[in-house]
Amino acid sequence: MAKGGNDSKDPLPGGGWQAPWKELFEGCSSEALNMIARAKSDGRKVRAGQEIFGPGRRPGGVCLLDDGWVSLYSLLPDGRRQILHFALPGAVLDFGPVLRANAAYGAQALTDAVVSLLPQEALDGLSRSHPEVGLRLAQVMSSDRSLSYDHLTSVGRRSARERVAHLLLELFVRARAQWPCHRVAELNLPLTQAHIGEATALTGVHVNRVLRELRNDGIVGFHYRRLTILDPDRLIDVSGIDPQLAVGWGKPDAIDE
Amino acid sequence: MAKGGNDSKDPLPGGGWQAPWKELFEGCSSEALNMIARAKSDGRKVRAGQEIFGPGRRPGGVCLLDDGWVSLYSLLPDGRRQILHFALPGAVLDFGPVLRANAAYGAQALTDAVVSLLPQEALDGLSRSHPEVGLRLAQVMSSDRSLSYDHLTSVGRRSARERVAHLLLELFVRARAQWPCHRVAELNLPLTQAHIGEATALTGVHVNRVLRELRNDGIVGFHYRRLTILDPDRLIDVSGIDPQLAVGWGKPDAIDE
DNA sequence: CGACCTATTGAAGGCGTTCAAGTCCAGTGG
DNA sequence: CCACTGGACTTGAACGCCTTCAATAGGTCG
Repeated sequence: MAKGGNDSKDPLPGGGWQAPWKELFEGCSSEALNMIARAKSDGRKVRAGQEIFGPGRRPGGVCLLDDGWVSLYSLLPDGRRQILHFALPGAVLDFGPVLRANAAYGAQALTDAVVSLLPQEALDGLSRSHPEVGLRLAQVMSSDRSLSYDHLTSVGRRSARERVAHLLLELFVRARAQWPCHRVAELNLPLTQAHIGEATALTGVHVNRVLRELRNDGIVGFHYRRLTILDPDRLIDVSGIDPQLAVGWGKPDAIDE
Repeated sequence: MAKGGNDSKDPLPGGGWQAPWKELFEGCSSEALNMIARAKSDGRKVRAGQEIFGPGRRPGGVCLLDDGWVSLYSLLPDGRRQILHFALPGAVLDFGPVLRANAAYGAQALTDAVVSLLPQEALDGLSRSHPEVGLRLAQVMSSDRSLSYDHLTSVGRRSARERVAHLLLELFVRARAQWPCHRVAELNLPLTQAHIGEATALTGVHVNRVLRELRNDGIVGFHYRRLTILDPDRLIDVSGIDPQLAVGWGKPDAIDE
């Protein structure tokens, strides 16, 4: 298993590792899960930094992230780069059959990662015999859409300080939901400040300045890939999240217990 | 039928009007379409400017846009507003069952509009008897995700000039795909410059300046809700779209024939 | 004709960028 | 153990795109 967001990679003491794609298809019948297990390709191992698929090149089928961190990004002709999403295990990196192939994005591994492919035909057959699979995928895609809307709001309307705070909080909450064993307010993120800049549409230089401020203010620290939540309440405040909504977000009110 | 993006609202001379949600479920069996027609609520009429659902308030089920233009937007606690998407007839405004309710967005009618609701239970049953429906919805949600990624790239990395050009081109292409009867390089958009600003994360004032530039340069004009493509090739160029990708986008190379 | 929204244009200011030095840290090989 | 090396981080100063504030013109509908 690749180096994930936390230190002990094995939540289940018995060594049993819950395959992330089973969480993805949570709620589907065990028979369906078996069919998926048979239909999906064996995990392709990718080294940290490697490209999984390039902008424009679509793998044929549903591309699943089995392990590791991956960034989805888009590239403008002149080289400008925008990180669209930090994908965690269980994410759908690409959903093959696109209607009008408008946006073309690529996927790059941030850590050593494992990806697998569920071919188009397999998905069609699977969906016929187990209809809940298709609906579940629609839910997941809808959830991704919402998260993307959230990023768009951040990049469009929030200040640099708010953007960085918001991203760190989001990553913290998502990573903790993925690996719930750790309760401490610390986390290893496989990111550089430049990555944060590419995701928030800021320069690495400015991200650095903002991080210094946030650390000096005792809100959140990020030093050499280690994230530390110093003051959860003020972090939520700075992030510009409606406190009411923070609950649905998985408000980290118990992170330092 | 509400005032749409073009002047003659009735593409089919016989008066037959293809219900947009049938395009949404394109590829599904006619039996499935009949079931959908029965299950979905009668279209609720909404006046221009009215709110369809507010940020946070989710309608229970799949919310479909039957007619008119609608903007999806998010609202920050202090009132800052970001338009996330301009929805056209056939769009899924909201896909009820969300996993982790992260982003909360609202929907507001730009023109008089008609929306209907496909209740959760109906969707579950429908998906069981007609599995292609779930998969189709997953495709549509995935396509929405891609489009949102495209907007994120625009707001994050493109200059004001590029952003405005890109948005106008996108709206032109999407509207023309929706109402293919018109071949002229003109289109009525039910938008103000302030709307364009809220979508591109610019002030209305600056949008105005950019529009003047683009008009003076003979690239694209937008005056009192009427969009005119003056130079398609240079518009594509300014938009910062990879020309190769513009093809998949539905390159408007025949707009002035 | 008057009220109101939308569009237009100018001037000043700010947030983040760009450019350019540095410093810190981990890994490598002597 | 220590010098060497390269990537990531840090900090300062000047610049620029876009914002903000403010005032005017234009178009539409009662």
